[in-house]
Amino acid sequence: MPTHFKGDPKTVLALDTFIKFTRAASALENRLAHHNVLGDLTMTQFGVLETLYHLGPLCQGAISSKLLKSTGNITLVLDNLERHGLVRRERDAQDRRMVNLSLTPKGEELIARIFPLQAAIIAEELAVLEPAEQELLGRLCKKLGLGKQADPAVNRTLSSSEEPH
Amino acid sequence: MPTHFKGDPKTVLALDTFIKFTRAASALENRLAHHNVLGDLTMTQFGVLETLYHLGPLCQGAISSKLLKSTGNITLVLDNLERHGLVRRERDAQDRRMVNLSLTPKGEELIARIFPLQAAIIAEELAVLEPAEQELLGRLCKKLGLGKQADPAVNRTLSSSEEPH
DNA sequence: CGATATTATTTCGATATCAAATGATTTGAT
DNA sequence: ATCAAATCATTTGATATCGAAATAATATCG
Repeated sequence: MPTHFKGDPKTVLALDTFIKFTRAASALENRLAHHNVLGDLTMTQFGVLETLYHLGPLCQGAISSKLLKSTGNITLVLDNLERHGLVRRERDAQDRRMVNLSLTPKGEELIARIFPLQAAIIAEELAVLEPAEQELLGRLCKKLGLGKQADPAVNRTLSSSEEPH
Repeated sequence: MPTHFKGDPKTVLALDTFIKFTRAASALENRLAHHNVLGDLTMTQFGVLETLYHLGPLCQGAISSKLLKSTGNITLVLDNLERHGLVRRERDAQDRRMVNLSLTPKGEELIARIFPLQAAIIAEELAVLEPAEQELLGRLCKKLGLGKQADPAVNRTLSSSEEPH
């Protein structure tokens, strides 16, 4: 038994599933981090660069909701990316509340170089599952991720989102 | 298409699956956090209490590997738990390098009270999947979590592990 | 037009997280 | 018995992360 919980079978099954799900996420994340493809980039920094690379310039709020991170967090992550000269911030001329984000040439060069490497490593890690199993896992995760809401969200990048958070 | 990556179909499928998987993990984590059952406890603090509750006293290294967190991190998390009087640290008399951890009465009372609540919420969130789907998801996640290694690890608690990290 | 509401970002304080370095202790091998 | 290597925990420094509160700009409505 993967859990010590004594309760109704529905809850036991749910806990069991949850444990395996959560642990797989941690293990996979750790393994990806150890492949060292990202160099000094953190996962979130990579996510920001990747999102800008694939979707073009965006404002901070958009990045925040796509990555499911707080706006305060994104501010800090962007500070660090900007400090390293990978991202540019510019106040929007029309709506001066917004800050438009874009990749610098250096940032674009970097993400163009490492994204395919990261993709290859992800493919390698996922290869323990057959294509049909991957498809199935994707379908179950999508359902689980959306939860008890109908509104269908469309995912567009390696870490994009339209979901509420 | 959920990804903008142009490459061989294997990689595209893997990326697509990875996105859904990762996003489901984030979304679920966020939703659980918003249920507010844990009060002031963080997820990791809850994990520590829950592990001690179900497995009994352990040393820090054991907690660290069960939760897939660094020992440095666990040191800090335990500092905070100890400060709140939920956990006790005692140098092992036999091997004085180790620190044995146990729940205080206050800690035990707390985890005994909130664990069932958290379990119920998890069950509620997982309920978007049929029992058979949950079972399937669990099996796929287990395979993915173990990765390209043979050594079968046994999961015992809500967040336990014997895996390398 | 002006008060109010909404939206976007930043700041702040607390906690988490890792990797690397350090300190303490034990074990093993000579 | 001693010294080298391994093990366990802590510290340190950098980054992440959240939520709440503060700030700033814009939009809306009466």
